[in-house]
Amino acid sequence: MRPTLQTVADAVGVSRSTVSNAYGRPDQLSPELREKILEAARRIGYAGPNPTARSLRRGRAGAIGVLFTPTLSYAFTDPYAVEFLRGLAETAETHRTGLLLVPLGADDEGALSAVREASVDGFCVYCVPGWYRAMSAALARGLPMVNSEYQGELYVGIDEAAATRAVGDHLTGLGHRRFAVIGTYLGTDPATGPTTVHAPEDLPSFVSRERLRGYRDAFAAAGVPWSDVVTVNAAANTREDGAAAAAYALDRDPRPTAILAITDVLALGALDALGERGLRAGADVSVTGFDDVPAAADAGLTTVRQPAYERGRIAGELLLSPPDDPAERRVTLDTELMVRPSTGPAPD
Amino acid sequence: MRPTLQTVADAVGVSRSTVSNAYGRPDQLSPELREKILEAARRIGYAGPNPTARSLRRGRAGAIGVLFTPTLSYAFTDPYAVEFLRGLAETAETHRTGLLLVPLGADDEGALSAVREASVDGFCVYCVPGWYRAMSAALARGLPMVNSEYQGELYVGIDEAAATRAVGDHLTGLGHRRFAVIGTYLGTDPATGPTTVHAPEDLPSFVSRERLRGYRDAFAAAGVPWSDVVTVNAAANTREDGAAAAAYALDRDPRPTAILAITDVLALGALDALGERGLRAGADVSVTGFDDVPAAADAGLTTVRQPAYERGRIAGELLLSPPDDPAERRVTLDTELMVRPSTGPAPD
DNA sequence: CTCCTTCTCTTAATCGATACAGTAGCTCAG
DNA sequence: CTGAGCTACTGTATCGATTAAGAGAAGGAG
Repeated sequence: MRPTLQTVADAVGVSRSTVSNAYGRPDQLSPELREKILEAARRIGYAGPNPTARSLRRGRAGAIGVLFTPTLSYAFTDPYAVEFLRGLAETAETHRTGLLLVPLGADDEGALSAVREASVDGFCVYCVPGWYRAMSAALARGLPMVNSEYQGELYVGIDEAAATRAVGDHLTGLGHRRFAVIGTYLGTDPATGPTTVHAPEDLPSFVSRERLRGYRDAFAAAGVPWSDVVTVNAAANTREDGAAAAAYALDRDPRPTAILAITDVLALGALDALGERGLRAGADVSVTGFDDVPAAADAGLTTVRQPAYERGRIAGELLLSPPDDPAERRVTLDTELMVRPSTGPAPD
Repeated sequence: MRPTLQTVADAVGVSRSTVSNAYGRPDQLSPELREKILEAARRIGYAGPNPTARSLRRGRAGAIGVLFTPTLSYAFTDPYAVEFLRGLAETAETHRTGLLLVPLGADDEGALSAVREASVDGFCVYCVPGWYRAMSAALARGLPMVNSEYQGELYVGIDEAAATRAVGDHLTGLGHRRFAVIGTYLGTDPATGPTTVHAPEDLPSFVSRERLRGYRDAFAAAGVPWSDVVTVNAAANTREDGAAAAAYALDRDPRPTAILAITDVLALGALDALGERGLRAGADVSVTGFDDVPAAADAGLTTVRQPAYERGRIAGELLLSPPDDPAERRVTLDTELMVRPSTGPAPD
């Protein structure tokens, strides 16, 4: 039987409230009595007010829930995700707020209950597709929520389509006309392989939709119809799946002269696939990514830098101290095209 | 005013308990009534039982607290820490348990209250020095706790001293006799610079103490007294501080022929310092690290591989489904010396 | 000497749910 | 016709705290 406020109160011979005050409002009782109470608590082994009970009474949990990619453990393999989380943690820490990583897990039902059982004051969502039932459950909680993929009351993100438009323009400017796009959530079948995306607008995933829109517009401006573009789905955002997806594109005839991956991780996989075939990135085939993770610079990958840390930091800020002005509650951050050796003039 | 069980109960005309059962124990009421209740809840905008109240009543929080390095946001810059967290997240997810990252923050008082306010069923501690007041506070909570740096009831770790002993033996075997050791928490002054460690045993930090013990024993076996060894403290476990600490060692006369860093991050910094001076790692000066982060392999750094992911995974397992046999509650994992080009025969 | 403060502590209501004992109504064996 | 057994709920205590309001004693002003 764990000691409670009452246990301590009985031991000292005071009321429960006085003990409560000894912890939370030292000015409400004499210093001597307070010391006596704390001393008794120490002796009994009472570690202070039960946080759950306190949360219930106070009406705040002191934590924000993080919905972090479909599988929590995956998130930690993604350097971009980790940077985002670092920014979020930074803000949380200065606001003395915890971060509850919600175990969405593999199955739908589990994710639903995990979201409903989370004792939090708000949610920060990162890379969870909007059609997940867990997302509706989170929304239903009626708590403040920042989702960089959904334009809610609070929002921090980038202009995805404009960023990929710049990538596309860069490549068409180099003379490229045969393109392959690789990404996740591009098809109904969640396996790695060629798929047909009739129109980017129809894609259910916000990020995939917007990024492909940008590519499409750039291609169109150079006279390349979307139907000429090869699209390959990657089962997951991993280097291996990126390599496998790129392989499908590279083994086509005629071979695309440029591979546009919607993330750096996939693009790094594409570079692996080039290497296996003895192709030179930037000469035989150009490759682009998105995110600008640290490894991208080392690999000489042309990509879009988006401020991951900043995005996480601002997400936290929006949740923990939302600006009064509604306009400031929707933040769009700048991106930058980083041109590196993985892109070059189209061959021939 | 948020709706509660009572609100829904009143709307349907049943008792509060029945509504509670509709959510938590569907077998306790007729399917028709249940549907009616859930429908009413939807209409009213009731998102399900309040998680905090449920936690209080049930006596479990459904989350474990993670005390993660003195500053939370720092943890995410350390690849080893992230791997550890990934393992922990993996276990947590399969057990349908959340992970509460506790905001220790910068100041002592804040860390204390953060630990006391965490609604959790246990703690997992990673790289928080044992003398922090927050650590005693966590211990005082009387919850299950895994700390890889403190030999408690539950423990998962490695034989730190044996691992560094192997590093030392490797270097003495290569003929090295003039050593510099760089690490954190080596001195009373938390600044980067030379410090004197009379005996490793006296160091307050568990990890620093054990690792230096291993080095010391290896040196002793080769006839090098500890007092001949240069020790340099690094203010923090960063590449920059590693470079700065290594600089102190390299600029001494006579120059040490080997620099032993107690983490890879510091060792990578040491390599930077070598480069700045035009010295060749493995030829002019040998450098060793500890952890085997991914960048270590790329840099050709000789180091000790310790299973970060596995360590996190087992920590979670110990907390969430502790073995019945007390002996199995203390796990020691194997380490492996990874010899790479950063170490070579002593010059002359 | 009375009234008003001030200080210190207590009383009681409340946060939102869960769990267990209890009860009404019904079926059915003996 | 009685009572055991079941279904489908209800009533109430409880989880462990916080907080506003109140109460008693001490001290100071008039």
